[in-house]
Amino acid sequence: MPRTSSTRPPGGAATLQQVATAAGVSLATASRVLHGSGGRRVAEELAERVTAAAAELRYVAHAPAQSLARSRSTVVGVLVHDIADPYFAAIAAGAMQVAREHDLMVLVANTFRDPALERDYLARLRAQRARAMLLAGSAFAGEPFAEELAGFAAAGGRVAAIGARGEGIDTVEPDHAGGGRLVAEHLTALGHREIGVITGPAGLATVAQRLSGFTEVVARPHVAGSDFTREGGRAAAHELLRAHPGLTAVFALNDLMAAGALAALREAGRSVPGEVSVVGFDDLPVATDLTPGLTTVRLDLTGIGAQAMRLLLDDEPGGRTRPAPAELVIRASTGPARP
Amino acid sequence: MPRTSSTRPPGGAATLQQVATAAGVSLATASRVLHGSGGRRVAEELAERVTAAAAELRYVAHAPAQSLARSRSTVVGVLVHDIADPYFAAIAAGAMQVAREHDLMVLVANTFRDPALERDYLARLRAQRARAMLLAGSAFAGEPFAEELAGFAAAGGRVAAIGARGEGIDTVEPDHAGGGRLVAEHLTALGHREIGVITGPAGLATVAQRLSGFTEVVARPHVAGSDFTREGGRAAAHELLRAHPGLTAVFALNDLMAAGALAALREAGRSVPGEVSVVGFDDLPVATDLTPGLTTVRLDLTGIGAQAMRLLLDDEPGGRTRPAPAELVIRASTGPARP
DNA sequence: TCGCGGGCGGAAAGCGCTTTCCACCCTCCT
DNA sequence: AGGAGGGTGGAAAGCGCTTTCCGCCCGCGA
Repeated sequence: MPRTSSTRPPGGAATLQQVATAAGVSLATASRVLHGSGGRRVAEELAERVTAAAAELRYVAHAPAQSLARSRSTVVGVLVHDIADPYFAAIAAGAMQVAREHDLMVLVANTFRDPALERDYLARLRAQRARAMLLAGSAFAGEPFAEELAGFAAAGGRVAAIGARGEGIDTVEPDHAGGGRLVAEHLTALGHREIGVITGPAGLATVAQRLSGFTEVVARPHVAGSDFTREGGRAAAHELLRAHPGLTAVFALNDLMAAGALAALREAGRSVPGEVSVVGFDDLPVATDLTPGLTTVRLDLTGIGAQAMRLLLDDEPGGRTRPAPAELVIRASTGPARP
Repeated sequence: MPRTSSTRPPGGAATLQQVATAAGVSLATASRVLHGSGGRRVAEELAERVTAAAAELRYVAHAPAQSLARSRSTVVGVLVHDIADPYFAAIAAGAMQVAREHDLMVLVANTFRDPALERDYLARLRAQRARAMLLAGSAFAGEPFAEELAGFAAAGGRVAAIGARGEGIDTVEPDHAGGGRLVAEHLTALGHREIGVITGPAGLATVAQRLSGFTEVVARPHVAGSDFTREGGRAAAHELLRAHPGLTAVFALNDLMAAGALAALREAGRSVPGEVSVVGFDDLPVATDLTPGLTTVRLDLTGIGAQAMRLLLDDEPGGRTRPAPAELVIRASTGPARP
């Protein structure tokens, strides 16, 4: 039976050895031609023979073997709470764009906001010897996480996070507090005094920061809510309306909840912004399509993801912080307070 | 200097050899204890010593080395057009859920609808020796793709796709045509005769199928559009309105474009559904929050992603097809045609 | 008491690649 | 013309793990 003469490698993929043999050169030479770091040159003719043989055999280097030999892999990890959430999807998209510019593949870990799962993924990413990992939706602190992260860093992995995570970790810090402040200033300028805030889960750092920025300006808002979803926003808005009928404005800590609030207001027969103004946060694409168009705070999520990945992949020492600005986008859902 | 006595492995991660030495057993025994496939048993006491040593050294197996030795990796690939698009994000989320049940990690390849990039990712996934790959947004056909895929399959990789892709490939087939038919039936039942359709990129199979299902019932709709985005929908709606002022209904081939159409109708001062009815496709979360609520076709995207991943990971022979039903969700954006 | 077989630990041979080191050959200089 | 030196190909030693195969030791039966 002929061996190296068939076009398709017999079973499984072709190995570098097969390519070398087919080209009549040594393994080392084939390696240098195909993956050589450029430091070493190979004669034109041999190089061509190798390239041809590789193409013929449809050779693709065995990435795990390469990782092992080089002791550096070509994957990076991205940890998100939920990839189906547009907030994280946008961050991931930005990160992936940059990763691909660096010829890296992205391993996405969907933690579903479960701390146990998150720990597990951290370990698996470490097991993969990922070049770096981006903590995009990772609000959990505590001993085991810090240890896992330290272990990862000790083994040469880089870590970056969206939102403060701890020292030594590169972070891109979206200006949640500043955004909250902008909203508060906007609403007070419009004459609103009775303002309700719809919050998300208490433990989430982003929530705390958005709220604290807001309360720097508006000392004692009425607060309700718990779940970071549309339904959570709807329920919280109803609750707020019941408890404080005099409310003239509602600030939902993200756009999803704002959409819910808008629905609740509609159900309650309150006009927006005639009777009640509504503000969201994130400026997801949906904000434009709500009725009325939602006034909200824009975060350049894709840019943030991209920047974090850039931090991860350059060779500077870690521990840097890059602020990401928040910007108020005024649409139709806010207006002057009724007298 | 003491060697194995420190808690944290000196530099880099601990190796199995270090664990074995610390436990006073051989490499083989340590491997059997920590990753043994169960076929072989190890005495209780030794096993405990190994486990303890591993914990102490925070040992995590080197995944690439394991892949190499076992010649089977623990990653699967998911190819999408754009992870920031909620359509693909939902599919990916479903796939990831199942992957994690199988203890697999997911490599996400974002092709940005670029054929060259897509080919490249196919090769890289092959290089990683991914256990399987899911083609979620991959509309490109042609020689090079088929070859790449064949190479992957020949090497033992499984391939599944959302939407027909070719023989031998497991596929989950969303009933795009059926959805289109449902829309057509709904609109004609409401008395609509002059109907405009807003399509996406011509090459996309999903677009073609949705449209063909529709035209089975409504022979000659007015067609416009090209881009699968909100803005594309908006522009196309304006165009349709200009060309066919008598239009009483618009069917946008996805919800994003429907949102744009709704905006265009608002701009043109046409009431929905009073003067013009609007229907979308996909039932993205945004559909509820549009005004009026969007009548659309629901596809269980998460379920589709999950099912595709399940197909990928069971051990049955490939080439199966699983239909995924489409369901009409009637909301406020459709009503009887004006007489 | 001796022999045999089963059970279990260890040595070692890879998995596919990178990279160091060596040897060779050719060219250039004196 | 002879020797030194640069450039280039090849042999081989790993990278960290799995898994086969070997051999030891123990318990049992005759």
